[in-house]
Amino acid sequence: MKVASWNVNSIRARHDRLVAWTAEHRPDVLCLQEIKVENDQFPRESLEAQGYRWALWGQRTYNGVAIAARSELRDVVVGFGDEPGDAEARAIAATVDGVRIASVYIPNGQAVGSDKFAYKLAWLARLRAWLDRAVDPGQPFLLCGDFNVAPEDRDVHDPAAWAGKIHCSEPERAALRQVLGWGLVDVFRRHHEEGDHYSWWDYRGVSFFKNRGLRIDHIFASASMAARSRGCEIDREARKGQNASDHAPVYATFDAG
DNA sequence: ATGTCACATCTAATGTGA
Repeated sequence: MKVASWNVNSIRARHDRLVAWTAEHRPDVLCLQEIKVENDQFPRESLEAQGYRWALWGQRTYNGVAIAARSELRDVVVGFGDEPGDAEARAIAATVDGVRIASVYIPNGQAVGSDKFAYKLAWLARLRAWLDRAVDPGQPFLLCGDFNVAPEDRDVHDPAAWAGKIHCSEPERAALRQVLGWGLVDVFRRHHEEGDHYSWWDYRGVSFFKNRGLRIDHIFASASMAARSRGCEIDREARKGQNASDHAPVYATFDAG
C-alpha cells in the first residue's frame, strides 16, 4: 500500500499538477489538506477517472481536507465530534483496505503567544483526545497531514534562526510529542536519520532554491503499520516550477497486512 | 529586503491567512 499526503494549498489552483502527480505516482491512498472549496464545488471527476473515490470535508476559502483511495472508503468521520470546536474543516478519517487513515490540517498558529497559537496547541490536545477515544492503538492506523510543526532541529534548515519561532517552539513540539505518545511512529524517520529533508518552503524569496525549508508534513503510523513500512520519501520535484504548492507531497509504502 | 501565493470582495486594489 502506497499512502501519500499533500497540502495542495487550493485544489482549484493545484488541479492540473495533482492529476499529473497521481498519474505518475499512483498512490493507493492520498490525503489532502487545504483544498479550500466546498464539497459540491470539489473537482471529483479528474481523479475518479484514474480510479479513485473520495471522502471530503471541504470549506470555502480556508482549510478543507480530503482522502482519495482506490479501494472503498469505509466509516468516514469528519472532525472530532467535540462540538462546538469543530467549526473548521481540519480532520477527516476513513478505513481503506483495513487501515484506518486520517488526513489532518493542524492550525498554523501565526506567532508564538498569539490567540491562534493557543488555538493550535488546543487543537493538538483535541487531536490526542480524539485518538484516545476514537482509535484503537492495536489496529493499523495512519495519521497523515500538515502538522505545521517541525518535530526536531534536524527538521529545520536553520535551527538557530527558527529557535522559539512558530512551527519550531517547544510548546508546539511538546504538544506534538503528546500526540505521538498515543503510540505513533514518524515513518519518515524510520527510513532517514539525516537532516536537510523538508516538506515546506516559503513562497517568498529564494527559500526553495536555497533549500531553506521545514519538515512539517508527516505520516505517523501505529506500531503495526510502522512495522509494515518499507520506505518514506518527500517528493521535492513537486515543489519545483510554476504553479507549485508551497508544500511537497510525502509518501510511504507498506507491506500488505 | 514586510520578498509570494490564494482567495475574498461593493471588479479593482486591498485585506486576510499562510
